[in-house]
Amino acid sequence: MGRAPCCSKVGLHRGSWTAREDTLLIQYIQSHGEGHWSSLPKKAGLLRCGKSCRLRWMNYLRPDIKRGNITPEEDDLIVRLHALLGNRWSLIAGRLPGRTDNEIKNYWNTHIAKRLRIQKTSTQEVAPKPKSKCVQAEEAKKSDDDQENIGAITKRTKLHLPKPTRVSPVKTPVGSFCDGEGDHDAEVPNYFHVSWSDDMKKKDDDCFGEGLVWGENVEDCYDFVQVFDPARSQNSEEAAAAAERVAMTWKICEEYEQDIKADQDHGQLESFVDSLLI
DNA sequence: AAAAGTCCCAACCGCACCACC
DNA sequence: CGGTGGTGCGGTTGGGACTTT
Repeated sequence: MGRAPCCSKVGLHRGSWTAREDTLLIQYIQSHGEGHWSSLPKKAGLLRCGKSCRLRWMNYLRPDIKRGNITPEEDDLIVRLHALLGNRWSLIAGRLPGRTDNEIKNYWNTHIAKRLRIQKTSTQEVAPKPKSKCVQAEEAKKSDDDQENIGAITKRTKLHLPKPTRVSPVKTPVGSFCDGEGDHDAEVPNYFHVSWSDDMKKKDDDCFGEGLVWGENVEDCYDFVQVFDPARSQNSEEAAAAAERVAMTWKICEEYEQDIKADQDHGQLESFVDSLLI
């Protein structure tokens, strides 16, 4: 079924990218922008398929990618968002500025999944580390979900949720979420053709200011609109559950934001103290 | 020092969805 | 309305790096 894999074309390079290939790709995208991946390799002088070029750019070469170790705060956020969203790595990545879905997926599979397996097999006698308010509330009513997620690690199930129609091909660059900056207007296209509920609209306005949307990815926004919009829900229970999940995700993101701010404040305090000591 | 085992992650693959004709 | 090409996503894998024996 389906067409042959694009990378099977004779003469195309596969495997690791060379520095020269990286340079060619970067130079081309810098001067022509992203998109049109299928024709990009030829125009850029690369013997790669478009898919490979896109992947290399998205996961490795983009200037806004944050490389390096996942911080404990990010780790915590990944775990909590995964409990809500499942293996929807692109959505989770959308909440972690500068991280790619591939990186988070790898991190989950190599670190967190292993850790959860160990936790699952070990006794629960070990005193748990202090948990945030949000986690406590979440765990109180989501123990069943946790079991499902642990199960999903060993039994890889493919999750295909229906996706709403895209209205804009433009995607915003990955940036900090909920940072209160007012200049997002210029970057954020008009994503929505559906209406927000009053609560969500208020939340949106509280966070970004009037007229700004929540989320850096089109799909991100759509997914949350979709699960929240009662008109799209099959029944009242589903709608209530969806609304509850959205609310929980908001709490998680807010806590994460507060953690970051606290760290920044702490850093500023430390630097201030250091300056006094010099 | 070297062979064997394990870990990690960049890259590939297959599939689904959308836009366009 | 169906076919086709483009794009994006999640699952999987190959091989280099690292650790253990």
